Amino acid sequence: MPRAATASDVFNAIAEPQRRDILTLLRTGERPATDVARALGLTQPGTSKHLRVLREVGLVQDRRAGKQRIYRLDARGLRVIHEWTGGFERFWSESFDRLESYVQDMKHTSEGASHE
Amino acid sequence: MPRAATASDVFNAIAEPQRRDILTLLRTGERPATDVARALGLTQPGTSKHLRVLREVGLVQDRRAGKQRIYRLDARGLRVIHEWTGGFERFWSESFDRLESYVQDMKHTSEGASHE
DNA sequence: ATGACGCTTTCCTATATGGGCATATGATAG
DNA sequence: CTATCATATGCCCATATAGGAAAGCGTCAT
Repeated sequence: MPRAATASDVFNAIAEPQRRDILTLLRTGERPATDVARALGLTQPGTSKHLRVLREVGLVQDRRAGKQRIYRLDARGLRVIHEWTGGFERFWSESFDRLESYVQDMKHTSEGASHE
Repeated sequence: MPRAATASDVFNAIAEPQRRDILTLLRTGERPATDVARALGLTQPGTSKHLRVLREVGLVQDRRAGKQRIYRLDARGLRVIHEWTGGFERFWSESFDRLESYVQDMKHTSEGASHE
């Protein structure tokens, strides 16, 4: 079984680099689809598909403007990810320390009794 | 072409719910592989595969302890994700406001001229 | 050495996915 | 109504999964 459906999971939606690029680009303001494609050097159909996924998970909203379809960032969905990773924040500094003390322990141990 | 290799991209690694569960579990302390499987109700080989992915992207570290292999969280890799999503933080509240004013506009418009 | 335990790897399969291309849909202009 | 521009879809392919089952190590006890 492959990964869970991209279209229903924000984590999955941003697992694709190009989609992250699109979101980053849209931070500078809303844009018509073709603009997005051009700005990022992507094909038009490809961009459209990525935008569709982003739309389905709610990370962008779209609006009609004549022939164009304007896409706008709706970053609220990223919050859950920010918070989930935030739950690990205290381990970022800690793990360095722990690793070092672990290495120290190993040194001592092997100095005391030199069995590997 | 499918998504970029899971094993090289942290975004991809945490796109899989079970792997997120594993990471969350490991926040409570290191555990032997079987323990992880049991605690989460996963199959043992499946767990092993997920742990391998997490190991390859550096989110966990492993250590031998007799017959067992102890897995430990190394959350440093999550930092980049936290920071990336953090770049969108200011849009979280903003988008609500914008959405509301947009809804207001719509109301006014359709009140003025009742065409849908 | 033998066996049991803990875990990893290998096969195999079903299914998403992303990319390219052609085509369809939608809206506006003439 | 037709041509045209802006996007979206459909189709086909190659590839990466995740899952299940079975077999392959490495380690420890006897």
